[in-house]
Amino acid sequence: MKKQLTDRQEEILVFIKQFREENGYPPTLREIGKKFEISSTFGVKRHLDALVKKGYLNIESNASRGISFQRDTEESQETKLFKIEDDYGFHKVPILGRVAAGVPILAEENIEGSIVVDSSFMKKSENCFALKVKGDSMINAGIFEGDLVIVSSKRDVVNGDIVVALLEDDATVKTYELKNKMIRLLPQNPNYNPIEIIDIESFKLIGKVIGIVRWLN
Amino acid sequence: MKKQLTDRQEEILVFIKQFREENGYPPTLREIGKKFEISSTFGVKRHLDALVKKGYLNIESNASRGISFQRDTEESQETKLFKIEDDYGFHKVPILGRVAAGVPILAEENIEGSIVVDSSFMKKSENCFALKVKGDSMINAGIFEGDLVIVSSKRDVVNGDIVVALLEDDATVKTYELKNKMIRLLPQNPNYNPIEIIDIESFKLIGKVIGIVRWLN
DNA sequence: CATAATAGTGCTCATTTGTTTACTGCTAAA
DNA sequence: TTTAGCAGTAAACAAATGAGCACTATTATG
Repeated sequence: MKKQLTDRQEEILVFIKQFREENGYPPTLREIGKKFEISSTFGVKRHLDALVKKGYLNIESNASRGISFQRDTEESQETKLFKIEDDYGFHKVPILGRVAAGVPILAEENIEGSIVVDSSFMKKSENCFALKVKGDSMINAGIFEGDLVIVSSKRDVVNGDIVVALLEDDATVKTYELKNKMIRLLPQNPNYNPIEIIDIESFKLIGKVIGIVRWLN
Repeated sequence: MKKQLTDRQEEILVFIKQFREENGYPPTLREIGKKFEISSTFGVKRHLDALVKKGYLNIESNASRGISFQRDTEESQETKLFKIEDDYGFHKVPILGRVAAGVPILAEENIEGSIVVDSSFMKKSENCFALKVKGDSMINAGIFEGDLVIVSSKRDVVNGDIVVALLEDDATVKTYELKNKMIRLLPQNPNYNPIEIIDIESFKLIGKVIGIVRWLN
């Protein structure tokens, strides 16, 4: 975490940013001084030194206008990405490989890639992910082998929804049905049989399928 | 339109861009000269003057490192969007409403919105668009009413591909088949009959379906 | 009260940096 | 052959610029 700035230091930091934005190059000590009515370059320089020490700026010594901004922390890199995602209307959603019991779903090692999804389909806070479908048990619901299903774990699931559940260490896509305190996972393919779950406690629902993406060829 | 640059000028322009990117401030004449082994600052200065005259740079006289880039034209604003699209791996694809004969497909008035598509699926040069599917004639191909099909007009179409064609002033999604100099558009639903096109000349193929996106709820 | 951190003045000095002039050499077009 | 555009050297100069010192003043903290 970066250190707290004084009001004056904050003002100056903002000015440098703006100046660079407008002019394409950073200001000199005297240009900063002029703006804030600091007549001595030394006064300005000490502010800059403080900003360097506190982790905001880099200064190349003996170079004119040698001011640059310290690389953003990873946190604010992420903030930046979110901002771009908002502006351009998309979200990056990780594509998961196998989903094994025990390991956190979104663990680094499970992520095989990512796909971009239009933000009109989901909130950025939803923490969605994508799974590649194996098998043909859902063909009558228009979900084919190789399709990517977009999954959200933060939506209510009601009867008839398509969900992803963890069955014997493997993720499965099925239609969800809760009746008489029993959960049934219904395939949408007459060649398969429904799966009945009696022990509701042990049932591991991963999330609800909110979208499907298929790519041909 | 900006004027043509010489090789040398191009090199130098690129270097300035990179330098500014890396250091946060533009280079001095001597820093440019060092890079290109131009021992005289005057040699460098004349390159910069040329870049100013040709509309690429602005130079603040008597200011150190006073180099900035001329404001982008609208054309290069688009280039900028493309760059962001490249960096973040997506494309914006327009969603078309009705597709009527006569009117250019991508005419402003046809565009109902846009959707973001992962760039691993298409090249940016492909000029794709999306269409909302009406009817259920392709359910056995996993294409349902309301799905968005992503269409490219720049791909070769072979038998078995799913295409969008213009039939009687309306766009239709069907499987394509060319046999015995006759085109047949095959629905993927036993309740519908194939459409046979005898007059190949009059056949208006809009494009090939390269992807399908469905959103649930 | 002493101490440290912050903020600033006024000044000098050494470098850095852009500007300019005079001159050389190459190539393509008129 | 002349002219124009491009590319570069060498040198000198003035202005722009960062660095540093000595000194003052305010404010918060223990």
